[in-house]
Amino acid sequence: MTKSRATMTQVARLAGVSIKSVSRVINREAHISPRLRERVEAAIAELNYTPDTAARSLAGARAFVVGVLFDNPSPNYTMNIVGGAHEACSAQGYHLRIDNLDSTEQDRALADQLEAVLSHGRCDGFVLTPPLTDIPLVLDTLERHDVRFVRIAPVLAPGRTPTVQIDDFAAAGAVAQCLWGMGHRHFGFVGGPPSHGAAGTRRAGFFSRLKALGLEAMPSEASGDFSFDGGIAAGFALLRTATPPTAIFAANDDMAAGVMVAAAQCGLAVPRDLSVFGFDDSWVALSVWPYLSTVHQPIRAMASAAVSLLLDHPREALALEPVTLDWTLIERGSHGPVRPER
Amino acid sequence: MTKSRATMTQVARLAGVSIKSVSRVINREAHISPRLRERVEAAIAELNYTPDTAARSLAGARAFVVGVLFDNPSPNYTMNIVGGAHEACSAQGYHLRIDNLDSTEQDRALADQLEAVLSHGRCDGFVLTPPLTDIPLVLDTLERHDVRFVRIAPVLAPGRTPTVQIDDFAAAGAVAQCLWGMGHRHFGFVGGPPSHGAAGTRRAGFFSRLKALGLEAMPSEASGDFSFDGGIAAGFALLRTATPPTAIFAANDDMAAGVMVAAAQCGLAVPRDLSVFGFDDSWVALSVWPYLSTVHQPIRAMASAAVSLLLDHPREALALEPVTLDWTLIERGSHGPVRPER
DNA sequence: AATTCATTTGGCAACGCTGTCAAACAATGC
DNA sequence: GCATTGTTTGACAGCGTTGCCAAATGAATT
Repeated sequence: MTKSRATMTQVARLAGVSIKSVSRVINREAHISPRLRERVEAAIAELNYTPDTAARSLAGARAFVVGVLFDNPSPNYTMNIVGGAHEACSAQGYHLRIDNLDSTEQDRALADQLEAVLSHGRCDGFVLTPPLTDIPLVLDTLERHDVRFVRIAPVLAPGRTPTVQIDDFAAAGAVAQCLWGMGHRHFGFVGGPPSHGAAGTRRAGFFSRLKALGLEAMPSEASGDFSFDGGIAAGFALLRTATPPTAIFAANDDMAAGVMVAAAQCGLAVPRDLSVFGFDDSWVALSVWPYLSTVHQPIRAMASAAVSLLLDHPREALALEPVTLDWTLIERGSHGPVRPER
Repeated sequence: MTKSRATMTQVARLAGVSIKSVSRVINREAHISPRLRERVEAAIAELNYTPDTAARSLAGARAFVVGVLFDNPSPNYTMNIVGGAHEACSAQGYHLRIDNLDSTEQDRALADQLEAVLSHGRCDGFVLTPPLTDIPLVLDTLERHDVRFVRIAPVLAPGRTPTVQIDDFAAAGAVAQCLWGMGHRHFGFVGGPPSHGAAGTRRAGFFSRLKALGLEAMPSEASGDFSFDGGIAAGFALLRTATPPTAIFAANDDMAAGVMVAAAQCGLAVPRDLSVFGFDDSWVALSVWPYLSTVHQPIRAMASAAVSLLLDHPREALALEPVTLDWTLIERGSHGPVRPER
């Protein structure tokens, strides 16, 4: 980028105003006459001027950097978060920083990792993704350093910090409803690791709705650790019983894909012999056959909203009321009506 | 990050030297006495000083930003690229910029997208990923703007720019060798879109080795567009013939996963009735059952190397000799010895 | 008409660092 | 011993922007 870029001084000269006024227009400050604004905007357009981030950051209080902190093994999830956050950032001329923490570390080590992140460079705020959102040590450390942050889909201490989420409880309820409506009465549930709180919420929503619908024998359960492998194992555990379920709901798509493998191994055809539902609508949902029925979580939009929350509000005015985005039930090929009892 | 960070002036005062000397130590400039360096480094450590990127960028020629340009539908691939590039960047205190182009656009529109990217902010260089690496317009535009860039796995005009790659030809040959050694004599190949040049190289390497091994009837072929869907369709095309192949090599993992679906639909068990090989060792390779045999491409390392190439060499000294990283044949469960002819 | 107050604009000193140039110092050759 | 060269250090002026304060302008009140 050798090509010399226009500077504020040049814009000011062309518009016949002071550079301070140009600055005001750019920052949308109050008390600018329409006439001045027009002149400046014309000059900006003519010179194709873009403010220099480095200079803005040096002179002002903002760093023009927001960070995403994650510790999520799924590249699909992470990529969507990064993509969404990046979109929101670059729309406002901010840089995105990515930091991978290892939450399985000891407390002490985790704290050190965080300190390292914080001392690495200035940052206007962070976006936290699960399971980091629910680790008290992380929240405490961030708050102690007086750092702004938004949590995505936290379970712990809702209302403690600004939050972006979906209604996992209701979404899981919708899955139960859908399956129930197709005649299923024998259910299985594959849960996630305890560290991932949302898995618990999804379980609660699923069970609660089934109960409300009048189900007596609660679903059999197996834990799958949110992984494909875990899903296979959980699938076997659920399927190799005297009265196997006719429908299995897994708390994420990877495990649901694993359940489908287990079903195939057991000689069960999906969806004829077994209905499978996932959660997330991640990449893997379209990499299995039949395509996985699942709950679409607008992950990109959530990350984007989290960044906007950080950027659009003055330092103190971060709303604590959670921003709740919509989920969608995606009915693809992995579920269907229950077969008549043989 | 309200906590006030140490500045160069403070370090200089503590070490009893001028700020310029501190600057010299930080930038590893020549002509610094060991004594001075030690004193400064001690002071830096004591104050936990980190140079301010914004100030460095404003004062100096570097922007401390490198960009990744991509247009790749696979989040796995992209995430690895971004991860690797980010790693290399943050190790040197650089920011990473991500820009998604749409290479299916008209030339004019593509050029506009590029111009927008270039005028968006200063940048010390770009990393290009396929298929952008092989679009002459992109290369021309970047060169015309006098922008440094490194291409990852290009096919077009090797040697024109700095490049990081693997030896696709040899890797595909190794797949052929492996399959041949297990007794296979009837092969199928699933190719990628013409825009993705590496698919062609993989095909050439596969065919060439088979020929060298003495195969007479060249493999049947089908095109799969690098997608799961395309792989399913190609799998059917290959399998539903009078003399179906006993081994299929797909130019990427997504298509290979699709081939496995087609095989299952045709009542063929993998690897008993059909051996399947993929390429990339992406996330999907471990999301199918049996796990996919494939060629591991060190994508993170490649991106990381690309950034290092950009950062470690002075403006003019980018080596044009391609950096070639190692691939690995990953033999998992989707291939095996051919069944005796029935 | 004079006074007060709010609105709109400008001047200028930072912000933390690097580039340029020059000064101080040490080593070498005659 | 003095000029010459090379090495090591420091002084200082920006880089492009924002924050603070003051000045100019206009409107409203007495």
